[in-house]
Amino acid sequence: VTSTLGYALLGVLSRWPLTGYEITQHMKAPIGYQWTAQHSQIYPELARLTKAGLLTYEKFAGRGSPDNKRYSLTDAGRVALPDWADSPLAPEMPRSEMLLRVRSLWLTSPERAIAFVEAQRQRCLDRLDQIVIGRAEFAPDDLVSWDHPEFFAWATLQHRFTVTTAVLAWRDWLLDQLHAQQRGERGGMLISNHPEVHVRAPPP
Amino acid sequence: VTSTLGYALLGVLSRWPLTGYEITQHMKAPIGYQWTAQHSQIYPELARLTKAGLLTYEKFAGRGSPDNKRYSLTDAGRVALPDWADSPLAPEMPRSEMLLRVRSLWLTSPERAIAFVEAQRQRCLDRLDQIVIGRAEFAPDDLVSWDHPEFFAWATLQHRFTVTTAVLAWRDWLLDQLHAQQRGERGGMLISNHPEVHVRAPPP
DNA sequence: GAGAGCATGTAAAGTGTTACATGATTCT
DNA sequence: AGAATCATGTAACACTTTACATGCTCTC
Repeated sequence: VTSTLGYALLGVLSRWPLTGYEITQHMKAPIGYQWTAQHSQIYPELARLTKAGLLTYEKFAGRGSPDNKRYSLTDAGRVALPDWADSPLAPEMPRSEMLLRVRSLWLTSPERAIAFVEAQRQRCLDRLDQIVIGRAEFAPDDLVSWDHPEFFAWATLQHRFTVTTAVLAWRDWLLDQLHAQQRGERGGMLISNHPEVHVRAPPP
Repeated sequence: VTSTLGYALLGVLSRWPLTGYEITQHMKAPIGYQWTAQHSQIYPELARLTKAGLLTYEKFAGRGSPDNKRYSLTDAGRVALPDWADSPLAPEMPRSEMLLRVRSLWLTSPERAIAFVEAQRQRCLDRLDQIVIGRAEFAPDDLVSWDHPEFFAWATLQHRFTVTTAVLAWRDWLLDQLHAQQRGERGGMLISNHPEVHVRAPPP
């Protein structure tokens, strides 16, 4: 019925009613959340979903303006969401600019390659910190049982943790390889096609 | 200088000169490749890069038409590519429709949730098969040493393998949780907001 | 009263997908 | 002769980001 963004909005609103602004904030730092959008995309989509009968809103006078709208699912929306959730999903083919860049690192010098991967490694560590913080918000351990509505939200955080840990391990492996090479352990030679052509001398 | 797609094209062409058609085929089943694009995006971008002086082409009369163009990097392109490759990279925030759907699975019945995750699990296994096939193409083991230009291409395949394995493990964990619940081990109750409201009876 | 944050919208530009369109060669 | 594949392009549409635009409220 709608675009993926539409279902993403239904997804957040299925938990608590929110304003467009609150959704925007929520999607800015999506620790454990799986979609992003700017408010310029969110507001029109909320209007579309309302017109399609999947959402309603109640106006209220809060701070900001007297015309704040707090959206929540209609019955139709509460049917459409789970129907979409387990419908056949086309294989995803995520793009990764990071891996695209790694493929071209052989054209740089070993120093530059190592610096780049090191920076990415640090990013992994930062992300893991964020995930741990996010997990702490599911405070009462007994609520984090599978049959709680929030179980699946928690499960997506687990997913992030698992994947990020795996990526970190990969980056450590890659750095090991690069450092070993830099120490000349394989005696290889990396020719940079850069203006200052850099040819590594064989180890002494 | 260019969009990410532009650098992706420079990246493939930095290995061997190719025609637009060949790049299109290459990007269709990107096992170990990290970007996709349709030919309708590729042809204009190749023209743009050529006009920008990063690519050249030589015409040749092969099958298909007498005006086939085989593109390769210019010196400027061979400088621009590594400069982009290790330049600061904004944090990536990949979207995952699959995880978005998982977050809404609590609105379905346990049966539907399990079937969905099971299907995704199978997809993981298929992908792992593809990765193993892709890795086999790097046949001579001694070529797969870090200082070979193809080392980084191989490393990206390793990345896919690592991540896919981690995702598979997560899905197995999730299925365990769901099955345990279905057997009533936690005695929980999952209320579907679906037309046929499904309330699980507590275990006997 | 000035600035930060709350709150909502529209416009324009860029990126990506699907569909339209054409023509040659190779295989059956 | 017809279908599949090679090969190249354009057009229309959908999605996303960035920028423009406005106005209120709360805090310092």
